[in-house]
Amino acid sequence: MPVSPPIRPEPPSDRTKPADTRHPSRGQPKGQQTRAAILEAALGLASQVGLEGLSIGALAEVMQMSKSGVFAHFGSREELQISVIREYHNKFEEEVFHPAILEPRGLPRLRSMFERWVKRVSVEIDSGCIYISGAVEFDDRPGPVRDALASMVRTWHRALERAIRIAIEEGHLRADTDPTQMLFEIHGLILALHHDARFMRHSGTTQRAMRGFERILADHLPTAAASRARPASAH
Amino acid sequence: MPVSPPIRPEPPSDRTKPADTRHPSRGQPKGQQTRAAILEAALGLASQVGLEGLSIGALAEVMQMSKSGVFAHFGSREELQISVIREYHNKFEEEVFHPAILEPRGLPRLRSMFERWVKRVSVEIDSGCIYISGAVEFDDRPGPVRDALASMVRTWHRALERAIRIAIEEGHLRADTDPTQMLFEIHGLILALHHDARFMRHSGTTQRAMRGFERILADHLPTAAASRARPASAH
DNA sequence: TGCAAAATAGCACGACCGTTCTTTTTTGAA
DNA sequence: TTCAAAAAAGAACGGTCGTGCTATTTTGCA
Repeated sequence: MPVSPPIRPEPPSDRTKPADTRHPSRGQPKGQQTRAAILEAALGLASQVGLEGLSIGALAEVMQMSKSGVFAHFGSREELQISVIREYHNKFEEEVFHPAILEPRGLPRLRSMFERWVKRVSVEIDSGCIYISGAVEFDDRPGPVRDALASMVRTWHRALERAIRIAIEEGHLRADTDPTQMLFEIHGLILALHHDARFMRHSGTTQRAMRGFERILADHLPTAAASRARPASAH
Repeated sequence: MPVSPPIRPEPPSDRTKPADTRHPSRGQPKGQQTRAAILEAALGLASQVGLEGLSIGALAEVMQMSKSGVFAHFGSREELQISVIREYHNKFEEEVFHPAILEPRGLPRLRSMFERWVKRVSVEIDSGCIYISGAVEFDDRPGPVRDALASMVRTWHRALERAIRIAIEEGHLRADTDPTQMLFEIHGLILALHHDARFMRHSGTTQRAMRGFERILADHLPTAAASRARPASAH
């Protein structure tokens, strides 16, 4: 039977957002509406040039607005950057976390999370992963932007680790599985996928990430027979 | 009087570096000497603010020189960036590749490469990995800088893949091991290490990377039957 | 020690940056 | 239809950027 999600990743208290999943130009005042449009454009722009490379001037040109018009919606560049991060976080939750949480507890849910994560990082051409690029840009740059970024990455990682723990509880993974270690290795697959697909422009990286994931799972399956006799190239 | 070209960019085959491990202010003309010092500072600066964030003005201030004095050594910002990449590449070869290549063929060499790689990425606090940060910065930015970066990353990856193939030839790894796949997964461990250590500021990430590496190896060791004739120290 | 050549400094340029202030346009409810 | 409030534009500011150009200093051989 379908169980309701006992775990919740604590949505980051979205204030100032009155049900933003409505029809555009309907219900919300004009300001919020263009603000959302700006944020959309900013997200696309930031995924190309990075959060640090995101400039208000370029954003205004894309929006065909004046610089000050764009600026007024955020009050500062830093606030714009943080808003972009929040926007990406919402999209990520919507496309990766929320659908996956509907899957049955244990391996199915974990697998769904990973697969949607892979898709999010590799397939979406226009929108590179801001979690990954931001981590590199701000690893030596303290401040509110870094804090916001780290907080949301942490939230997602915690959700993933929880999924791993549930899989252990459900008996889908061996009891001696180290969830943090497994998360580390899975995250590595995503990062390698992002690197090889986006920077090296390799093809077939998605399958490589999937193969790596399956091998990690195989190593932690409960039955000794399944984990020892590795299916190798059984594709 | 070694090289004739003054400051002209485009010394692609400048293998003419006269043993740069000499005493400073000895042997090489003044220009090359300060150029090397600038490059050193630029490398440190770029590892903090990224290759894109590297500015000639900030570099001049660090060096206590005039902007134009620094500029004259490279002719353009782009050439400076490429020189920094080359400099990092040399350091990387010197500290990771060259010592590892002295190890015995097969697993010992592969393991040495990985361990030195780990050390290079995690331990060196002042100098973050430009291969990794550069890959993120330039994944959507075509041009000579991206080309130079990609070329050197490719060189290193090829060297690693060769080490894996040798380990297979030597019988240290199973014959059905997929070298590209293994490289992908190993690279993922390094990227996860870089992410967790530098951005998330986690501790114990080095051990996590090492554990992941050992698990990958364990999955590809020859079967028990074959490992009885294991050439651990033979050959 | 002299002196050309190399190395560095000084200065100015146009471009873009984030931000502030003022003015104009647009919005939406009375 | 009116009109105050919200939204957007416009202009200007000090700043940094990369990059030319011209002086000035330093270097290293004759």
